[in-house]
Amino acid sequence: MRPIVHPALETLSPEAILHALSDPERAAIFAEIATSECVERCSALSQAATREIPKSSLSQHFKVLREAGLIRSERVGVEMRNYSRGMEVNGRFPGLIPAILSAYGF
Amino acid sequence: MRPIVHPALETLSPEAILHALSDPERAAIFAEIATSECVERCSALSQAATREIPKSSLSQHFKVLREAGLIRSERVGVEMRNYSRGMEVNGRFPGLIPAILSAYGF
DNA sequence: TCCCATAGTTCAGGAATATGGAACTATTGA
DNA sequence: TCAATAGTTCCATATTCCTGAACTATGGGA
Repeated sequence: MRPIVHPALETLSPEAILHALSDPERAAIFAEIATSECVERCSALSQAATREIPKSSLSQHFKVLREAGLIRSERVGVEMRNYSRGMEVNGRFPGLIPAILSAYGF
Repeated sequence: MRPIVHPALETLSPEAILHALSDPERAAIFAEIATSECVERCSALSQAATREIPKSSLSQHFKVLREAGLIRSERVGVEMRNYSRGMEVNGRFPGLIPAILSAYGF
């Protein structure tokens, strides 16, 4: 299993972010992560799995969000914790994330 | 040749907009249309064609932008005029378009 | 320690989308 | 009517996406 990689803030691209969030499922997942205040129970894959998406697909969705720089994932025991990088991203692309989430109604 | 259709403002979806603008080529085309003040020479396909994109691809790009509700196209004589619907769209999804254009550096 | 359960990843193929050359359509002007 | 210009459509190829099945990683017993 290859190690989890998180792109540096400077290397993020608008196209990757827009692409990641142009899928409503992924947008919903991200919104859930981004709007939950907590640090402890921030949307593990299993939680998102309450939707009816195959876990391989979910895994891909998280990968796309991660590689776009929107989330940070870390393994905690047997599960994966996902945190929003929204604040960081907002520093680089001001207003982008809020506008997108708001457009979706999140 | 089927008639040009423009979706009503109420039927626009964030995913279609994000998808349309997640392609840097399309984003550049839209930016050119959206930021040009003029009404008369608003980016016909031939102008965009200064880039090295095949015209069939350009035609598809304009179609995607049109169907996402980002531009309005009308035929004027032998050519096509494309206008930004950015203002309208901004009424529906406030801040979205500006944030995207700014993220791209346009 | 070995085994099992849980959580997630990777792989592989089929489905869906995108790309672009070639042929076609529409409009204008001579 | 014909030629030129501007754009669209078609279709074959290429790329990307989806997801079931197999695999990997970690933790908790017995």
